[in-house]
Amino acid sequence: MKIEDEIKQKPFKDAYSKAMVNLLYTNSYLVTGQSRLFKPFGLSPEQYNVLRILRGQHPDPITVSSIQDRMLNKMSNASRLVEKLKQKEMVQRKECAEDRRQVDITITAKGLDTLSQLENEVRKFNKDYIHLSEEEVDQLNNLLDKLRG
Amino acid sequence: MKIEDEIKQKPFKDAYSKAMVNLLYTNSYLVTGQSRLFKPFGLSPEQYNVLRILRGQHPDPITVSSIQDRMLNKMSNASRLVEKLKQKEMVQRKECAEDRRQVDITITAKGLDTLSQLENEVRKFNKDYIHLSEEEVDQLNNLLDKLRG
DNA sequence: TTGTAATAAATGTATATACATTAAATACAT
DNA sequence: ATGTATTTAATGTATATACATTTATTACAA
Repeated sequence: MKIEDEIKQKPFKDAYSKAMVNLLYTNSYLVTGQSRLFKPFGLSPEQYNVLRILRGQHPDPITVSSIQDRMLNKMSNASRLVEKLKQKEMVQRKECAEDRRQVDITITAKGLDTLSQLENEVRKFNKDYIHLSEEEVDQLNNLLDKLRG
Repeated sequence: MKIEDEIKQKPFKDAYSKAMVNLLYTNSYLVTGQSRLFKPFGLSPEQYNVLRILRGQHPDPITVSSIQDRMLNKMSNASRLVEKLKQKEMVQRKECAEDRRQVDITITAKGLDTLSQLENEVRKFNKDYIHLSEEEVDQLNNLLDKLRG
């Protein structure tokens, strides 16, 4: 449905303002779905994302600031998300020997197991929830990469 | 820049999973910019959005639940956002005569003035921050409308 | 070597999201 | 007319975002 109808608003003044609203609205649509998907596993979307980052390094550790760099939301707070995941025993924290300011984070077996349980479900969700053809989704990816400049 | 490079991650398993991450990441890029833009006016992005909804009805009032329907984030909490705007004297709240469960919200002169001060700046921001041609931004809007199914 | 700057992580505070629950008012069936 | 269900807004709680500040450690220049 056209975004103007979904949020019952008058036509936009220009296509850029429309795109801004359209992107924010679509994000909300996606995050709402993701939240429901992850909920049975006791994870929020951002916690899931941090786990994926850690799995990408496994079995190597990664510091808190490197996690922050790779997070989808640059203004988020890796430190507190890691703490939440530690409480769920999905990550380990260890002081870094070479630089004691840093903290090495590693995903645990429980974390890896949770991710693998979610894997197929997530892929199916992504495909089903994004109502675009293969060609269209490629187009969208290209436009988004360009958008950010 | 390609999303894989920005968040330093391995190639995605499929284009849909990439699009999911790409959309979330782009949203964060946009909201970060918007936050900075609105900050001098003491508004958050969602507060700005609620003000725009109210201006769309002005001089008629609109109920809290109608605001919720038109918000970008359906899971948000119109009641609390309205309370914040009332504290800034940008909206008025009045019990609805026909149905005393409902509350009629109207934008104030101060709210309208704030929006008009922001208007040109917002349009410029949207255009400058989205690095796409007119044609590309139309394409993006069409893809997003279709994506949500 | 000593002082200053820079960096890493944690913490504090305000705002917002996600979702459940409550309280008041209204709708509606019996 | 009365009781039950529904609707509207507000509130409670956990999580996350945005941004400033603090603490500890390291880097580096005078």
